[in-house]
Amino acid sequence: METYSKTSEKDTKTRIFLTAAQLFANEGYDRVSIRQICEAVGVGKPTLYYYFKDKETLLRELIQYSFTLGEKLIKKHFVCKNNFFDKLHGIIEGRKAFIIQYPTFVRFFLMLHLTPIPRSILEDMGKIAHNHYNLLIAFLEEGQKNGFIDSQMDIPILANTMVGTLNQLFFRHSFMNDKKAMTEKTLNKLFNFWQNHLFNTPTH
Amino acid sequence: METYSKTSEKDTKTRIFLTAAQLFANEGYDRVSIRQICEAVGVGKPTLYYYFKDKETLLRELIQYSFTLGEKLIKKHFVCKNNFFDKLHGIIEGRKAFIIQYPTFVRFFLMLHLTPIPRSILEDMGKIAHNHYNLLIAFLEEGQKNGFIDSQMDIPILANTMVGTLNQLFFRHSFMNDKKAMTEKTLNKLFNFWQNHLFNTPTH
Amino acid sequence: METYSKTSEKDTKTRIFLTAAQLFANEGYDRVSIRQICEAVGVGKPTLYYYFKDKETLLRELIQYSFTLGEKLIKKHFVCKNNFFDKLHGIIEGRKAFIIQYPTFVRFFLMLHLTPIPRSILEDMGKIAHNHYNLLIAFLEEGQKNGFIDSQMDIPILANTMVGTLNQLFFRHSFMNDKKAMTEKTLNKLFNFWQNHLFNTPTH
Amino acid sequence: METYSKTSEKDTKTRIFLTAAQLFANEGYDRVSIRQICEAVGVGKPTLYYYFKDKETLLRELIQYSFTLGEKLIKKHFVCKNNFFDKLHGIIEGRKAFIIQYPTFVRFFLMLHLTPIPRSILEDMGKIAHNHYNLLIAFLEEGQKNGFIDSQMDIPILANTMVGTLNQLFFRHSFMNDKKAMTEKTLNKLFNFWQNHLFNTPTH
DNA sequence: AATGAATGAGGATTCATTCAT
DNA sequence: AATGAATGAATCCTCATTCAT
Repeated sequence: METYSKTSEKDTKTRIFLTAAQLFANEGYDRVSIRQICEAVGVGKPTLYYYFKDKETLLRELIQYSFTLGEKLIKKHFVCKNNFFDKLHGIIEGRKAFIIQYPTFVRFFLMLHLTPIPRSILEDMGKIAHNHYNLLIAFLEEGQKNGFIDSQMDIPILANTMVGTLNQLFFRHSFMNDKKAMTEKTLNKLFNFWQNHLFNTPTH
Repeated sequence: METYSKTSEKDTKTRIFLTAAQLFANEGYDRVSIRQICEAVGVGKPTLYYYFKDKETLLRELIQYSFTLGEKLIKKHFVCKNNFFDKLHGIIEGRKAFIIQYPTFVRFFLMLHLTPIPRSILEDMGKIAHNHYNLLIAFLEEGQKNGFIDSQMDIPILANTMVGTLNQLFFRHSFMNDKKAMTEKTLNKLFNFWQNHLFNTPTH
Repeated sequence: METYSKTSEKDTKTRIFLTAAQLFANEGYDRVSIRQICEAVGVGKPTLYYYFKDKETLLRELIQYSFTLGEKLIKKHFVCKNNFFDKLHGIIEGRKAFIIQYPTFVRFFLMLHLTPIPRSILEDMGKIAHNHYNLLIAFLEEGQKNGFIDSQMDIPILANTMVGTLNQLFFRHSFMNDKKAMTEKTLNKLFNFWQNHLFNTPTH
Repeated sequence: METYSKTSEKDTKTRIFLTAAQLFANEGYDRVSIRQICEAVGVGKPTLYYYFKDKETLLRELIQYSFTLGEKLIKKHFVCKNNFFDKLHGIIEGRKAFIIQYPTFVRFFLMLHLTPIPRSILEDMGKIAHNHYNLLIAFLEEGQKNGFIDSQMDIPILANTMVGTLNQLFFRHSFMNDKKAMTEKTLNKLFNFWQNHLFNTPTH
């Protein structure tokens, strides 16, 4: 459930914020006009400009917010886990949680990659994405050391395989309307696939 | 190599066509104005409207064209091959070829997925994508029958893994400016990864 | 006397409204561009669109307004009178008053009949015109009962004769620049003509 | 019957000519574009410009043509008649004939009055209309001398009454879709109305 | 904290017209 | 006698943004 569905009573800024997210996600940044946002929120345009310097700033804050949401889930489902396979599972669980909890931000997030946004934002996003990638690489290398992964296996390729597959399923779910793509069942199959073909279950 | 960079002498329609592709790919459909296209081509606005009823029609034709390009490469690198591993390799090669030959259309193609375009176009695209997916599934099932793939392996998951990984590398290459992501070397590693961990090399 | 010639200090909406009426009346709906109206008023285009959704909406409101003006005069000069000949005279007086008080709207009004306007507006206009016609028919039938009109006289023909003649004079005045067509003198002649040849002055 | 319905085989110029008349009549001069005319005729734009210098010239020739048609009917139904009441009847008959024979030009003709057309054309039209008016006045004065009209009757008012009534019925027929307005029956009633209330049938 | 009114720049599209052929 | 291709100027309308209140 989206958090903000219960927040229609919240302060105006939040309402603008979340309404904009929804509209951007559904129609694309360029297609959504300030007027549209204001009408959806039920305020005048100057009100929006009171809270956000411009349309771009609104986007910027939205991006930052969406990253925060993602970080939290990564922490909860991946960082906090101790066991290798729990972490592995957490990678999938984290994605699922994001999709279920913040469907709007999922679309919004994807939209970002093809919307021409200021280079500085893009770079910030790149850095964060790089951090996540490094986190995964480190996790996998550690796992390789500990025998969970074949010693000849190419770690970067493995990482891209994992992330790519998750993104692919997610894409099918969100953009190709393939509702089976992100079900519990499919994700379990994916986890099994990983366990059986990409990772070793070391016998102690 | 892009064909059209040296084609400023080609007929006007083609010039408009390819210029629009480039602009759409780089800035997004909505961000590119008719004026911009016309200026880039060096013609007046009515000239564009002489050839294309609409901005949308221009997009439509561009989409159809880009699909045609893709089909050709699939034919050349996948459909025409007879051997299982040649076909497997062709999947990777086809992608690479597309990226190298039509870099503009690659971005253009991706852009499509997040630009709000008429439902009818989207549906056409969906159908084609579905066909490609089915083609891959059929190929993998055939391979499984013939022992190239573990009998317990989940074919849809495998298909999504393959496509997803390729898309991921391609995404890194195109959108995250990771130039290593689509090199010969990386793609060879990927092919090896597939051969070693996802497929069997049956001993005759 | 037109009210709005001295009203350049009035609020913007009214100024747009009346300026548009004048321009439409003189040049025809299609020939007047939004830019033209805005320049004449001295505001930017978005200001006009702030008050009127559309060029068509502007026309719509103008039409409604002009009808309101007409209704008021009909009330004053015709409906409110009690005596048969006062009412008869009021038909002429009402027209004259309209022409004198709202010359702009007179032309505007005529323009409407030949400008292609949305069917819905046309139908509204048709209904009102029909009401007026029926009002006149009822008045004449009542008069016939009371002996003011020959019992063999065809009422619809009489009605069309009266309305047609007034329109004709009005047309000569407005479009053929025949300034004598609507003078006090001519209209008195018309009233005498009616009294002498179309109606009876019953002897009590 | 419209003359040009059987002329689809005629030369291109005539086809352009008559198609334009129809379009102008139905949609108004300003609303009809050169492209529209050319498409309707099935020729390219330069072809139209080969025959007509401009859009305005096309209009000019159309106007002249429509006047020619009118003149012919006036001659046939009014000028050629010798008897007073035949001429009187001819005024009505001429109108009817025009409406029946050239319905397109009827609308076209009306359209002219409210379309902003070059002053020179307007003046030409005014002169012709004035001639017709004078013709009528002369006819009525002659009739008054000969006792067909009350000696006190105001001739200009009578003329306007007659023309106005005819126009009114015609207007109802053409623009208010009142199909009864120009039927044989109604026009007979009108003629009777004139005979009984506006004219004398002198006893010799 | 919010609004009604205004703006300049620019959006897509169509106009009447003309060139070379 | 007719065409395909092109043009400059205009069309209606919407954009993001800001003023005074």
